[in-house]
Amino acid sequence: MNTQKLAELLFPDVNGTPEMLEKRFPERKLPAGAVVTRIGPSPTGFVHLGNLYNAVIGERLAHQSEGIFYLRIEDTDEKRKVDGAVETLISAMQYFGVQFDEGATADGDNGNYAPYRQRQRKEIYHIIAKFLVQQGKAYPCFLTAEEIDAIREEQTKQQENPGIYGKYAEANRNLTLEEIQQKISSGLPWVLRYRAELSDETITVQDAVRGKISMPKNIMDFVLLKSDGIPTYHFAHVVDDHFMRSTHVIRGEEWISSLPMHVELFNTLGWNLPIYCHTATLMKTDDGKKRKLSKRKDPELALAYYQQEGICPEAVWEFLLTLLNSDFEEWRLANPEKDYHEFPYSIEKMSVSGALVDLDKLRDVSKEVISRMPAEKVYSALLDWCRIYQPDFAELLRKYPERSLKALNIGRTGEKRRKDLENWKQACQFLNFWFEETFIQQDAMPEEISESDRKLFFQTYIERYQHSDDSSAWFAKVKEITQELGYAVKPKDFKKHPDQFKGSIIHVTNMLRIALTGRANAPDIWEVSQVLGEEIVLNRLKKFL
RNA sequence: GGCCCCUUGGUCAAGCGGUUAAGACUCCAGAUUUUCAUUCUGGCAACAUGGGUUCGAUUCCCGUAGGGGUCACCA
Repeated sequence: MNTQKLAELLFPDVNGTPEMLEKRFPERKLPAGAVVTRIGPSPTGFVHLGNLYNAVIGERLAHQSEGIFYLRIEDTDEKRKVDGAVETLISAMQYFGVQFDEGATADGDNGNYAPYRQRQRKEIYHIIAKFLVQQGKAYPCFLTAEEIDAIREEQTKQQENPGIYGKYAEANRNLTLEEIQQKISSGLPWVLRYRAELSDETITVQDAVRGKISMPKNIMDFVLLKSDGIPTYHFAHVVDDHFMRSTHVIRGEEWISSLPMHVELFNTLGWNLPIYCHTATLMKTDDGKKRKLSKRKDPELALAYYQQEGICPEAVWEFLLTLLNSDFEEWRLANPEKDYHEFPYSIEKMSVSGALVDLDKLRDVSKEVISRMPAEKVYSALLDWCRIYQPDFAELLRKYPERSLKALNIGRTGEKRRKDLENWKQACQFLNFWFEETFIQQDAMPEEISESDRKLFFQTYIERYQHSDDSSAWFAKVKEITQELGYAVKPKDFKKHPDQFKGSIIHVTNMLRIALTGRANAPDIWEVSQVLGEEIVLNRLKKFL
């Protein structure tokens, strides 16, 4: 077989050579040890946690080493393509604070290794494909889906491994140039297959997170180009990561099984293998069993879920970091004020087994993250979220900026910070008492206090209320009233002699809090009163007379 | 089924031949705080299993079981 002629027959319009590509996409000039890596999502319109998970790893490795982190759109599957998916993806990544140095943008490309959408790289793949044909390492295959099914059926029956290899590939491997020419001119569709050799050798790859992985050498005549001339993932991965000069390939562990194909291609083409980092799959429990997160059953797999719930990007990021590097939490404890970007991330510290997504843990991380934010930041982040998901509340935040800011600032200064905000959705609920428009009487008054005692208390309190009292003067007054009306000033006294008091100061302050905020859980009463203002305070109290 | 990956409390996890087997989340109890949220103290709770190697295995080797992945002209 004259492979030169076959190559011309298959790719008559391809004139480039691998050498030309090497020149067009030169080695990057970066400091030693710089990591070049990427995420390569498919534009299916569904952005999931796993995308972010791998993005976080790549972004950290690249930017900690003065390297490059880029976005490549892997859109080789026509069937799964969804309009607008690239925009969705980019905006989601932006929302979660993932910064790309180069790659696909909403309306084009940014960088010297463009194009960054695989469909637009067809000519590049074809140059390499033609080269492989010339080398006798690839051939056209005319097998139909039915024929392949039949082969697989036979193989299953014989308990052999399914696939196109060895004798099952012979029919199409050994076609003469004339036969091929005839089939093509009669319009038969074909795919380009890699010509593998049968072998019982094993290959070993040094995976950066798992160590040595040994597998049987590839013997499959796997598909390089589909019948529409677009490459499969395997071919595109090898070509792109070579010419985009990736140093690290970070991807889910589901790719481990196709490693032999990739290694085979890199070797055949004489290219250096990138450093592979196969990450663990995100899991979840179901009926006590661990299982892979599923798109259909688990809303928390979608990144959009975290946006809708108003879980702030920093919290999601820190949560992922706790899963990714076991010492992140210790570091965070030791450096409460530092930005998470300062945490020294490393692949070696990564876990190899699939981590469960624990929403309780996320909530805890989130509370912590929000408690560290200054009031201004909480205000603007909350407002941004509300604009999209709770426009009515956004309206109020904008209408009363001063009050909102003061409200958010309570318990946010000094050492002991309030941790009552979990996420923006919950925050809207929690903060609704600050505005007359959203105030609701959520919790009931303590049952232990009779209605007449309650009225007497509010009457007394209103009579003596001085809005200008400072915190200690105010509290002294509360104690005074407490005592006069027959409540225990010290909760312990009431505990010891419940028959001697109407209740304790806890009941008194509870009544006040519930009247002022509509609920039992709220910040300091005096501070709340100061922020609400005299008029609102008195109005709310008078309802209980 | 073949091939591959994984296995320390409910969860995330330290550990890398000798430890009372850390820590965090959850849960429970107590303390502090004018209520909550906090904070503090304490508690529950783990090396899947069987063989080796070794003076000694959670740690090293082999098997078994369990979980997961993959076997497409999908990524």
